[in-house]
Amino acid sequence: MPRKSSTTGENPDRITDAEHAVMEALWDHDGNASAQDIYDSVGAAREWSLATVKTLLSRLVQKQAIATRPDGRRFLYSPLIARSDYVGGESRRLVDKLFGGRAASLVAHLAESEALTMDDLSEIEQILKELKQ
Amino acid sequence: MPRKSSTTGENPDRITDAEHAVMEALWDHDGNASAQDIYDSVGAAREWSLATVKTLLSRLVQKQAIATRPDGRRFLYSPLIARSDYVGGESRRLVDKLFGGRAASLVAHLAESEALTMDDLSEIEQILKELKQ
DNA sequence: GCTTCATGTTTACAAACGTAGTCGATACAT
DNA sequence: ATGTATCGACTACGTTTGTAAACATGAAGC
Repeated sequence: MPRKSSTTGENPDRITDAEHAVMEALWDHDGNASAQDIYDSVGAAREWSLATVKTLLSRLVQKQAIATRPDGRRFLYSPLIARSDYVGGESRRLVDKLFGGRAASLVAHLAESEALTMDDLSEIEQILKELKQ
Repeated sequence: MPRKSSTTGENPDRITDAEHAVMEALWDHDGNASAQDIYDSVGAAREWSLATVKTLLSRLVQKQAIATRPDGRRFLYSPLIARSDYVGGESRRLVDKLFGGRAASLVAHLAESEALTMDDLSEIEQILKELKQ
């Protein structure tokens, strides 16, 4: 049974790891990239064939994560979701899944597990200072 | 092509979402849970059949994420990886994937996107203070 | 007008995943 | 001793993911 998207509704259809790499390239290209462009910037590095890149682009179109615009005989692809939205969503998922929705717990964990350098700590302190005015 | 693992290595064989739910239950049960126990604490809530829980447990054993110990006719299952290690690993993955490995960027993003309440901010500040002595 | 190349579409296929049924052995009740 | 409930092992099956080849079509060169 194909995952239905309810009545009017966008169901956000998860983006996979491979697809995400393509999204990153798209975000870099500022919404004006051909399949070949994507292949050049991410496919080659990952040792994907051009065909693979095309498949990933199609799937992203299906998932309504990107849009196509014709440009001669080819398409230009552009993201339909902002990177910061995506990043926010994924971060939230992680926080929900592993920290009971408490973002502060994540920060605490990063700090305790020494995933944060002294510089990180200072940087974060700075951010907090600004956030609190 | 099987995912190659570097040099000597156990490649840590990713734990899936469903499997993770089982791990959480195992961590809760302090290393002494039967399949039925896991079913009671997580399977039922998720509307999984007991068979599904058993399958997930088997796969976790294969992935060497949990160990079995016979207890009469049945098994008791216990985690082989500490929750904090798992959580740390997953967090790092996210930070690597979305924030170029800079954890501070994640915190910045959470702060800017208002995923953090004032209370969170204070709490984090407190944590930082302690961390820096 | 053909050949060739670039491009999106269709099809492929193995591995992983989510979900679960069936089977063979064994403990337990009677 | 025999039936029955229970347990782990094995099998199953549709979907998603990673990876890619085959194909159709139209443009562009000659």
